[in-house]
Amino acid sequence: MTKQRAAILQAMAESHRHLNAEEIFNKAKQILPSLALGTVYRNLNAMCDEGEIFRIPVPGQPDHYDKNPIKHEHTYCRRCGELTDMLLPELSQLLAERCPGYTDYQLTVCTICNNCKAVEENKN
Amino acid sequence: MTKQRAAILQAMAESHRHLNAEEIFNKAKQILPSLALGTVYRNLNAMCDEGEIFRIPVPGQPDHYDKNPIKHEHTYCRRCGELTDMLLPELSQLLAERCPGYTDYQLTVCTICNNCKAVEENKN
DNA sequence: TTCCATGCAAACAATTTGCAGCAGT
DNA sequence: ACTGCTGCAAATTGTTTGCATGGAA
Repeated sequence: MTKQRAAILQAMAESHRHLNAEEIFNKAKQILPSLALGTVYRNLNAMCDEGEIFRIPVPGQPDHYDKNPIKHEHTYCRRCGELTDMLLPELSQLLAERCPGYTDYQLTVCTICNNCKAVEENKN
Repeated sequence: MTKQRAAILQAMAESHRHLNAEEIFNKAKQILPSLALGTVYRNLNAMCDEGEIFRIPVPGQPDHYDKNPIKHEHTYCRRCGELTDMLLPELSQLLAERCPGYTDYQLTVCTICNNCKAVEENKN
């Protein structure tokens, strides 16, 4: 646990959103100005490997990272880009039955979030 | 439907695997030697938008493309990289209930495929 | 003093884009 | 003659890597 990694974790903890590598870098740099972007990537990768954090692949966008250590799913709003957590415990159960030998999965559900839906309806 | 797009579709159709953009380019170039890689990307994107083909995001790898017009899921072998189709109709049903407003989703299940598992057991 | 993680910058891979020219209508 | 799609090459974007340095044990 270097001070660089601590700064990265703090940056992630302080945000209520799921940040991507560059956003994490910008936040963590305020804590530790000497921090380099390459170090952020190296640490994020290491922590993903160790299972300490999760990578969230987002279609057409850079990966985002999640500090929540419990496996869960994500919803991605096509309009505003908001990423939100979602629990879908049925899925891993389903995969256990239907997909023997599976080690992991990555699910991203694309939606129009409630906010954006409301905006859309106001237009009409 | 330009001859470029026809060549791309033919290249995809002739392969039993799910190819990525560069693989499609190489195959289609044999059919239409003047073809450019940028054109392949442009057409693949256009066809994805139109729903004519599907994009398969693969963790840590370039996107692959699927000519199968029916929505389905994919299994990705961590060892050999093999991508195979899988039907999981329960999922869209589940999402319809649990995730109102969802428009689409992308699921890639990471596994060790039967082949690789067999190889592994032979080692022991 | 040893060693691993860092900072920095260059390299890389995948994909996108600007623009001039060509093809089809 | 328009128009849109193409080929080409350069530009972007996200991420990784090599290497010399630096800080902690």
